Amino acid sequence: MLPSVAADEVLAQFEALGRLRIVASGGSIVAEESEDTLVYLASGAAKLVAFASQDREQVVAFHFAGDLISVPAPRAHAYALLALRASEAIVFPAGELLSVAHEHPAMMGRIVCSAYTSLRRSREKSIVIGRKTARERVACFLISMADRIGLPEGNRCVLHLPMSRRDIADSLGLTIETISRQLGDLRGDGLIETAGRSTIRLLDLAALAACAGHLIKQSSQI
Amino acid sequence: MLPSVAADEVLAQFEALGRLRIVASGGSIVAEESEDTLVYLASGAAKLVAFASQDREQVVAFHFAGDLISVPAPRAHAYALLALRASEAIVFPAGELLSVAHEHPAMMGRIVCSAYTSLRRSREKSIVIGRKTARERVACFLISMADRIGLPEGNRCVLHLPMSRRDIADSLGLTIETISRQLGDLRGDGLIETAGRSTIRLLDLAALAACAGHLIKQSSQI
DNA sequence: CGGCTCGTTGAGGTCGGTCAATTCCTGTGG
DNA sequence: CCACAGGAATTGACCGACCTCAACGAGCCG
Repeated sequence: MLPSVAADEVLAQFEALGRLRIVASGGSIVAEESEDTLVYLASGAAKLVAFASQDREQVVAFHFAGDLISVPAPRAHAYALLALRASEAIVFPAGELLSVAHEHPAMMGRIVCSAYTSLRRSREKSIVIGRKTARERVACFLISMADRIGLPEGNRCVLHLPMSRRDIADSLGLTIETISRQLGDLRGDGLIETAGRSTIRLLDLAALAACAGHLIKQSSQI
Repeated sequence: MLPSVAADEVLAQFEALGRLRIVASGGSIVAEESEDTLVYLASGAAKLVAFASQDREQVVAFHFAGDLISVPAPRAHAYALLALRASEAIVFPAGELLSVAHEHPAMMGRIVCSAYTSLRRSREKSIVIGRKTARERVACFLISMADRIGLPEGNRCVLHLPMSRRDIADSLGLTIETISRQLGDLRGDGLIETAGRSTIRLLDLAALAACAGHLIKQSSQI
């Protein structure tokens, strides 16, 4: 269940630190901890949310199976990690996990790597929320999801999104109505198709990247 | 110059990896690297900026002396680390520094710690940019700066900001005019005083925190 | 002291938010 | 398998916070 970077006895050492959480869709994996927490998401999908006030919540990050997630203890704002679908996770007190990981370079390497990945994504989110239009934000979101959970289909890509329009809105700093309108526009422009509530087919990744305002890469499509 | 967590010969090993950069105010510490970069900012102050397009830039983070800064290689967007005042920095290729740090737990610990601190700040920025009004954003910014570079003065706090109004605006996802107006309003409400371009005196940290929409903490003032 | 950038202030415009009504899924139970 | 209920998503009309554009004034450097 843990990443296979450690021998069995070491693995047991780590598992002794964590508590297993099996959570239904919509349930809370971590909330209101008094200490920073690290969560290994073994299966499922989750959103890390923060509360700007009682009725304004910001989705700070989406996470999927295999991700190592840092959930901060409340400081200026309170955080919670909520399951978007049925999920299995192992929850660790950050301090204890880090002090044990000190003895195990491979584990530490993985922790650092996941921290920098989260940092890079969080910064990208700042750019998107801070300086992009609604259409650009939605395009960025779609491309990011394609990169993480997209199923290739020829030169196209199919998304089965575990999150609702509200989650997307709360992630992009917009409203559900705006998300809906932008998806409608993208559909009207022939860039995407939608089927049901959670399936979106990306028809032209290059055009989508252009409309997201991404740097032009000659060969890759993320 | 490097954090004193390593013995002398180890320190030499690290310094061999990095290149020293002495940069004037406004100069570029790191830009357009093809590889992820880690920067130890020995003195001065800097902004990490990303370009949403040619004329839209987002300040992703502010950094001060002692900070260890991760500068991503360009992917969807390009990044640059720019000096806000005369600065001294050591620039490392991230991969090499990490592989050497694998052998030195104390160094690795410091790297992880700085990564999580940056991650936490970046997430707070997402909350602020995504779900707060102009006034709340400015209040959050002032409190954050008070925490990092504020000089206590009784129960007040004085800030000497190294960044311009434009930098603040580009950090908060606003315009310079809005920053100026909000600071004017805060001054009118008796929460701050301003002197010259870069000095701001915070007169009532609790009221400022309330107006930033932060969780109420009984004893601390961040 | 002069020049010039940076910051402030004002007037008007716009993108996305708000409120409200309608339609569409989806999962539940017959 | 189909009908139904209830929430989710879409669509439309209007509004407002912040942006844009423009002019003015203040602070900093030579």
